[in-house]
Amino acid sequence: MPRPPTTQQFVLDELRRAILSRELAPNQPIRQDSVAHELGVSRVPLREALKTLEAEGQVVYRPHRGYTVAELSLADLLEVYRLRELLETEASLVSATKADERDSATVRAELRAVAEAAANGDLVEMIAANRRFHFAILEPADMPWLMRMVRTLWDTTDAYRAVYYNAPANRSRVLEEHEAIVRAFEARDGAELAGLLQQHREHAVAALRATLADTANG
Amino acid sequence: MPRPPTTQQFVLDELRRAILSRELAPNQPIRQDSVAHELGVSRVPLREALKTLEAEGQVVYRPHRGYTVAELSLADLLEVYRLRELLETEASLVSATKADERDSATVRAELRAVAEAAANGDLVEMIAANRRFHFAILEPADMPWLMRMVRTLWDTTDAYRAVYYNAPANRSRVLEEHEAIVRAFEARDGAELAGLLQQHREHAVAALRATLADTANG
DNA sequence: CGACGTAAGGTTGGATCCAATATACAGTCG
DNA sequence: CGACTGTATATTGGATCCAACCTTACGTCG
Repeated sequence: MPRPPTTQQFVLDELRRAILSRELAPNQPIRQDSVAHELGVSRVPLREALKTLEAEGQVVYRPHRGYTVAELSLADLLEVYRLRELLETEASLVSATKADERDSATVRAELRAVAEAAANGDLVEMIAANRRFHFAILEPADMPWLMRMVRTLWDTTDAYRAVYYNAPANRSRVLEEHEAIVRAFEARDGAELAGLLQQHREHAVAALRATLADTANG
Repeated sequence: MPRPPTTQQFVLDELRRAILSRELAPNQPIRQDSVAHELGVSRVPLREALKTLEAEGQVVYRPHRGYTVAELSLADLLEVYRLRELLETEASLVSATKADERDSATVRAELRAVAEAAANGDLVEMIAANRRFHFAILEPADMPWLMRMVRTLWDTTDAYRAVYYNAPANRSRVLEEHEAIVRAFEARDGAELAGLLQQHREHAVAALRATLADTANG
């Protein structure tokens, strides 16, 4: 596996992974010295990577007090999904009017990638492919500012997505829903597409609500 | 004027100001050494500030090639306003259902601040007060993720706002529209509020379109 | 005369070192 | 006994220095 071109990009990837896997727990202060040593790099690229994560809302920064991993409350989670609803609905409507055959082929390829990863039981790859699948649907809208925001919103909830995909029932429902979504996309039916994506998200939210309630009790 | 607590915050403010005033022109490479010397600081806090601006889309970064000021095309401008429409409409609707008397007082105070700055011919203060006015309207919605995104969208178009406010006719229309907006806010009429804000934005877009067309020709 | 390779200079990327601030603990005073 | 203050330590913030990469100009070859 080739290391990214710059160290700070490598550090950024590692930090995202660590936050996702709870290796760095929410509210935990990030000791720059220890993390830098752990990754075998200096503090400078680490600090630049943390600045990026701060702008994305993944960590919070207090001057002279350092960075801590952001805690995502239930309210935050609901807000993030509401914002995804607003932005992705817009993007899918526009995308349906602009997409061509090449876009359909890309989406269909990603659909297969998700299904394949699911069949192989490769959760990490399934999450990555799922992301590519959804972004491939929105990409034809050609709205770079929107895409940037949607990407940030996805990043913040990556940790929860891992939990969601852990349950086999959730995984199979995801695959079924993806099939319907692709059909709407290929039919260029924006309203249908937006509606299906909305249901897709609502199912995830419902499941996550239940999980969070469980965690809070247990 | 007290300097901010950290140097990087100071640098961030200075960079925003420089980009806004076209002191740093779009597509112009940002030579870290010269800018750092100009501000009397080292390159480290400058680089951290640039990372923040990169995440906001104000500058673009190419590894080993450095940062350049982002160019905002007409398509970008229209997209940014479309996204503001989506997000601010949502926020204003929620805000109308949650706001209390204290919020009304805050909004009204900012309304006066804008009018006062306009009367004094203080454009910089007018822009700042206008921003506070609009955010005070959205704040009661209590949606921090949305506010963060809206803030970013405002930041990217600050340069254009300065142009817009330069025309006296635009300024007086802004003040009139603000009056109506406050009335809807105090009446807790979400639909009316959202509609008025939308018109408010559309007027700005129309004026900016005309300005950009002029600039392109001249 | 044009195109490619190469070398030199300049700019960014990263590491180390020093200064400034916050935190924690101990000692003292009310 | 509790609260405050002063000090020591750990951690972050910033400056300087070195390495890696990109760019550009020059020379050479086709």
